[in-house]
Amino acid sequence: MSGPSQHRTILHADMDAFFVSVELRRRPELAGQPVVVGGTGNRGVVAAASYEARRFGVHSALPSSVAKRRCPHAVFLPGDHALYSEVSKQVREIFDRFTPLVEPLSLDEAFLDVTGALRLFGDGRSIGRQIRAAVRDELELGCSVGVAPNKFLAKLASVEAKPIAHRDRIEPGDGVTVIEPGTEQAFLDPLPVKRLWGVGPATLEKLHRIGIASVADLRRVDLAILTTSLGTNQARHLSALAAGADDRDVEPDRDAKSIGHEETYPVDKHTPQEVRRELVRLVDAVTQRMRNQGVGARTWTLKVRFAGFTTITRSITTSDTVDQAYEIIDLLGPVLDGIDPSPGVRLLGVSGSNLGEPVAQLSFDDIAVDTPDWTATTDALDEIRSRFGTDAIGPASSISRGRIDPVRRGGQQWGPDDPS
DNA sequence: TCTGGGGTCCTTGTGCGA
DNA sequence: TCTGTCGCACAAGGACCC
Repeated sequence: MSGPSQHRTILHADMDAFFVSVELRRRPELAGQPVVVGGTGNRGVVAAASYEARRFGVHSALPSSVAKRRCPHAVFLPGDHALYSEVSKQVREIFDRFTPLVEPLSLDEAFLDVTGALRLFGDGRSIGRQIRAAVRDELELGCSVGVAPNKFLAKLASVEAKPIAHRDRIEPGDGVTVIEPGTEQAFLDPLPVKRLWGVGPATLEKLHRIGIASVADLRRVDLAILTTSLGTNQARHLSALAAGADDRDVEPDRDAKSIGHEETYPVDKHTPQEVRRELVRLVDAVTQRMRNQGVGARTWTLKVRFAGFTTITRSITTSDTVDQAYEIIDLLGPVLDGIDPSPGVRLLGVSGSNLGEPVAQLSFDDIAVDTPDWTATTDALDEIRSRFGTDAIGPASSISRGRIDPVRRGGQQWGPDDPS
């Protein structure tokens, strides 16, 4: 592990308008136009916007309905998660040429620790340029790179390297921004505190209340005052960031801590039968993913969002890991039965945490001779899906209009289509 | 303007055993 | 036996990230 005193060179590589840029490769006639990728239904959100669309105030996470109002002449495209995953792998292959220490943060960005690669490839700026050139030449995509002594600063630097969409023009970015050791404070001080990692709307409000607007303000404030407002952990965390300190390592192989699915419905569900059917679909999808990864979960959480957007979660922890759908339904079914769906259920989610190797459980029911062998049934189900696709087979309750209605992982990532 | 889906991490409250 | 408290695990929710 490299400590804070050891000098490191960290890169943050961030693709420019990634989903949109991938779409433009197959639809080059849209280049230069406002293009928005994301949920197309009224409950959808924007996943990515071209810089031309950003000029009209369209940005990621904006409700699609608002985006259509702000930029009615934009081309709206549904996302293609499978394609973006594929291209993301190709980008990753380019990163891997420079260092084995690559930590992906999402499909379109990653940290690279290139400290050990400097003698081979040149300094951080040079490596940043080489990566940009390879991504552009081989994949026809744009990418911005931040270079700094740690992850936090490298991430801030990559934002500075990006193009900026003004109301009347698009200002191209430098592509690579370097924060040299010794210049951290000069870079950080003028920035607004909301640029710090971990400062969202709630924390920003608290900071504003005690008169903190910039990183310089934060650096000067007494830690005790900050602790009173934010609590010990967050106060310490933000103080360190304001001083440019971040000793986290680049971790190439981080294990997932939870696996889950949630789905917002185009029309709210009001009956116990409807929500029960959705529970079965979600559990089926989550447990299949877990079995594919060879893990089970001890804690199972049910999430329900009602029509008014209030959200509740209910969780159950078992003594052993569980990865079989029928067991989770046995656990979460009664919990769901205790929740009244009549006001309207907008979203349902199921996730498992406390992951570990699945434990084969034997109960008295399993030993009884007339009990069906669910594990064998599940194995057969997984085998059929691996050969014929996820919608080849599914729970009887997930059949609608004569077809299996599987949970499409990433397929409706940015919200449901409008009801037909 | 009205809010997705995949996550991680933290805080607070509570129950329980030593 | 009763009471206080400490540590731990868990439940629920909130905040944040991309």
